Amino acid sequence: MGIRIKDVAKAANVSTATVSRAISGKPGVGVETTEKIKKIIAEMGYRPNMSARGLASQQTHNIGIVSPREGNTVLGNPFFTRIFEGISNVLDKNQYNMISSFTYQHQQYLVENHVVDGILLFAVREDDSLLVQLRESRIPTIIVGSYEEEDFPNVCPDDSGGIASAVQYLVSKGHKEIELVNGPKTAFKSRLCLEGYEQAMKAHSLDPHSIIEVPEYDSVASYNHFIQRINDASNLPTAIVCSSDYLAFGVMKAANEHGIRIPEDLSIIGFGDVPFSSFTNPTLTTMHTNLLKLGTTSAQMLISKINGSNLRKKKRLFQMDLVERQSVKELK
Amino acid sequence: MGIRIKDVAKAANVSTATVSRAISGKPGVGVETTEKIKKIIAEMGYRPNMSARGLASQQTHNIGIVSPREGNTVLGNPFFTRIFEGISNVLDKNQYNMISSFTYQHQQYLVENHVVDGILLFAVREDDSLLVQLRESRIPTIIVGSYEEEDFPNVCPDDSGGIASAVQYLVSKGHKEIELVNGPKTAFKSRLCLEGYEQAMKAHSLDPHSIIEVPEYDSVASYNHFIQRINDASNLPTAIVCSSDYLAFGVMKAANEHGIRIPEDLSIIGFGDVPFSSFTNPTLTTMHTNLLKLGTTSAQMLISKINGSNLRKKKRLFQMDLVERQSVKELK
DNA sequence: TTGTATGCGTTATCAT
DNA sequence: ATGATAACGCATACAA
Repeated sequence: MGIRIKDVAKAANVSTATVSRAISGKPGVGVETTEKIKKIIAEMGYRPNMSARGLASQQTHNIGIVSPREGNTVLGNPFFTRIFEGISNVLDKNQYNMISSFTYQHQQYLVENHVVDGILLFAVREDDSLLVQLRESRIPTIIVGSYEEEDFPNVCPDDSGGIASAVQYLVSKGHKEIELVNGPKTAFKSRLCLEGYEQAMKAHSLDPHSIIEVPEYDSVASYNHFIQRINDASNLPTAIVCSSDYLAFGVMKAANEHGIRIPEDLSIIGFGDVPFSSFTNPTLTTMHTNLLKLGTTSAQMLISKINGSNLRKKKRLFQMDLVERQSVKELK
Repeated sequence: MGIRIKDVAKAANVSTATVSRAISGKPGVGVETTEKIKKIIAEMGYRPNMSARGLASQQTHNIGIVSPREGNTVLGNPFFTRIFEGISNVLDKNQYNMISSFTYQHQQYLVENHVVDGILLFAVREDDSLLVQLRESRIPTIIVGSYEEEDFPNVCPDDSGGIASAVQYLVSKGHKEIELVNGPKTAFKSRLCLEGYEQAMKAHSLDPHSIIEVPEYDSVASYNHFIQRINDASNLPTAIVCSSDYLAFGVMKAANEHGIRIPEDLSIIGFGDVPFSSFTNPTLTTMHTNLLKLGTTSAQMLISKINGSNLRKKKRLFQMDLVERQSVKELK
């Protein structure tokens, strides 16, 4: 095929060992020699074969970015893609490739073959079979996003605290009837959000309102469920907390179509601060966290783990902060 | 380290060659033997080493998904991520990994090493240095998304035709003053959209209005530019065509803040049919194309090219269709 | 249908 | 500082 390290060595009148050392920057090779070799590499257009390198060094230099959820649930969601950005940055610095895996089929392939050095697992739910396979395997894994167990290191937003802050804010604006629009209970995130909601309500001596459980973190589903909510009962609350901006978008659309004005008739607060939140009408008040940092942190943790570190902190929680916009009205 | 093909062979009382054949499903292995081997593999938890396999077979089984744009420009954009879904599906079926590359640094690494068998190049612009590197390299490459040159196979939406259809639709609704909000001219897409706009206007004997060139395909930039447009001159057109839904979102927000009602005072039509288009207020009329199919097509083309096929069709154009929603009003 | 032996391109060990 | 050479784990051409 192409041109090998052997060819470079021959052209430079040195051994393959020297070339290898020069490339990897390992000590034990003269400055002059190094320069000569680099020059020849450029001239000949030599491109190291990563398979061979991987075989010899017993590393793949690949990190798996995997989510058992449907591709679009993750890929189409700025919440995750923003995290990916952070990950991408530290992976690059450490010479790792990012292998995306969003289908069941590929994930099986990943678990059944030596193709990655470690895995960053996203949007996992407790009934995901991949979770048990990963536990059995010896593949270093970090779970990114809401998680409750202690078996894997985990970095995630403080869902519970975030929702509590949202409720707290609503209360400070005079609201007492506060309802939660949540995702499916199978998601760790939903359970944590529910927890935060209930605790916060209790802390303010308020009765938890009915909770709407949308089967997916999706605007369309949320829209449908909220329309049903409007039709089923007329006693709407004065405010709604959503465990995701996407859920909020659906609620806003449903409300709008039924002549329910936001925030005049109904206050609403989102969760996640997706870019689009500033482009709804009215703009959406929501909870924000540093996703980029969350991404870099998780990647760094994984790399540490791959390198044998024992990760003193198994869990990293990212605080959520309020972003005040137009969707919440002060109750007189 | 782990357990190798040799160990499996020993346990099964066969040769490594037989095990190898059994795994890859190559002909020449008895049914019984195959079953025995598969069982032992499962029992022992043997995981083939992909580096070794790649080295021996001279393939990496990796496909690079690369874009010279900032990570979020691509990742945060449903337009691209929807395409990724399609790609992901056919890559899986063909046992390929998807390596994402959204930073300059990693792309250099990709070009300077044998790490992928082929590349799917996104959102490229003519001044991207990667383009010339790729031309010099022998890496099979397909360009996905708007492109004008003939040097690489290319699959993309029919930007020019799409914009023309949008203008045509506006005209059919009685509009004569139609303005284009476009992306930066450095993007192939913008140039094609401009082309479609000018042709369509001419075809209807209409004067091309002033064109707003937003320096990035971004809602915030679009918002800022349209506010300036409103302040600079008072003669707003009756309708606006945007070359991206995101651009449209910015325009809608700016209009809304200035008391310009959509569609009563100003009709607007987007481009791309991003999921969020159905959640704006009013919902956005826009141009749609089958992104999933676009993705599968490009992946299939790349695989064909990798396998030595000579791709009879160098260019694949995807038709764009109108999705009628609420942002365009009929002029009496 | 199955086994033997060699090569894939690098890294790493041990010399020098 | 540099060289010779043995792994690394698998696929495959050739034999049997």
